Amino acid sequence: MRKPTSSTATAAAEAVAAGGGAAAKSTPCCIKVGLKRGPWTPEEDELLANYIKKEGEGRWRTLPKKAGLLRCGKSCRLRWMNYLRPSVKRGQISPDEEDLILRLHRLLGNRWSLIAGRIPGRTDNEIKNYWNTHLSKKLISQGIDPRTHKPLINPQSVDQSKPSSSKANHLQESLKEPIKIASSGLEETTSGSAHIISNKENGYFQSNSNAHLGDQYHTDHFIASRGYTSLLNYDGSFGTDLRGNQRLGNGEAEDINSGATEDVFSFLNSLINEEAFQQHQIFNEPNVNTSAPASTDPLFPIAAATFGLSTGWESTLMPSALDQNDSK
DNA sequence: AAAACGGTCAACCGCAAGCAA
DNA sequence: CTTGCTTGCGGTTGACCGTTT
Repeated sequence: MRKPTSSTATAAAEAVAAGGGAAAKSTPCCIKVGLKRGPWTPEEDELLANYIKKEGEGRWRTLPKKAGLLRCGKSCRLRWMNYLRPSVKRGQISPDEEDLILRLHRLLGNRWSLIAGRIPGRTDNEIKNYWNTHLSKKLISQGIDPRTHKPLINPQSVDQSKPSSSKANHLQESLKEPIKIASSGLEETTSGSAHIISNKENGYFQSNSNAHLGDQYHTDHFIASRGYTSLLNYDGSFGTDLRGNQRLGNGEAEDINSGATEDVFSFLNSLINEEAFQQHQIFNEPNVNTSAPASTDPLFPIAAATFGLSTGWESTLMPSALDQNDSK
C-alpha cells in the first residue's frame, strides 16, 4: 500500500482546497469552503484516530468538526474504515484469502462489503481493488468471465447483432432467456430445465442452472432443516436483507457479525464449510430427505457452482430480495 | 537519463436505504 | 405520507510508482 508522503499529500490536498485541479468539479460532499480533499496526512490520521478512540465511531457528520479536522464526514468514515481501524489487516492477500474471495464473489457478485465481512481484516475497498487489479485479470487469462464465472466465449448465448454498449447490455446479452421467476417457484423451460434468475438491472447473478421443477421444495427443506427459515425466497434468492445490519442508528458502530447479517453469514459459512460441498457427490436424487446426508442437500448444486464443483449445475445464487432493496 | 506506459490503490462521487420528525 | 438527514455501498478517478522503451 502506498502511504501518502506528507509533503505531496498536503500539497495536493491544499491545491484542491484552494480551488485548483479537481475542485472545479462539483463536490457536494466537501463543497463547503475550506474542507480538504485528497490524501490524508499523518497529522490528520492521528486526529481522527485519537478522536474515535475517545468517542467511538459514528456521527460522522459532526465528527470532523469535533475532532478538529477540515474534512467531510464521509471522508473521515472512509479513512477510518479503510485504513485506520485497528482491525484492518495490512499486507498481501494470501492464497487462502484469494480463494475465499473467488468463492464468495461467485456467490455474491460485486457485494464487496459482504465479501469483506467474511475475510477478517480486509476492507471492501481493498477486496474490490484486488479483484479489479488481480483476480478479474486472472480469471480472464483463464478464459473465465469474471462477472459470471463462466467460460468467456459463449457464442451461442450472445446475440452478436446487438452492440454491447454498456455493462448492463453486455450482461443482459449473456442471458439466454432472462426469466422472471414468480413466487410459485421455478419456471420450466422447453428443455425441461429451469433457470434460477433474479435479474438485477446490471444483470449480476443470473443463472442458467438446470434446476428441475420441484427443486425449490427441496431447497426450502434444506433451508428449513438448518434453521435458515427466511434466507431463501421461492425464487431461489436470499430473503434476508443482506445489508440489514448496516443501517444503524446514530452512533452505533457497525457490527458486521451481528443482527440479521449474522444469519446470512451463518448461511454463507454453512456453504463454505458444508461437508457436502467438500465431497462431490450426486445431487440429483429423487428422494430428498431433510435429514439426509449433506451430500444430497438440494443446495448442493448452488454451492457446487459457488465452490467450483462439477455437477452440471452452473447456477449462481442471486439475492433478488436484496436487489429489491438494492435497486441500483 | 528521461519520457512513456501501465498497474495499483487511496480517495471521491452519486445514489439509495433506513430512520426520525 | 413526505421530507430531510445520516450512513453505507459500488463504481470510478487520478496520483503515485515501477517498468519499459
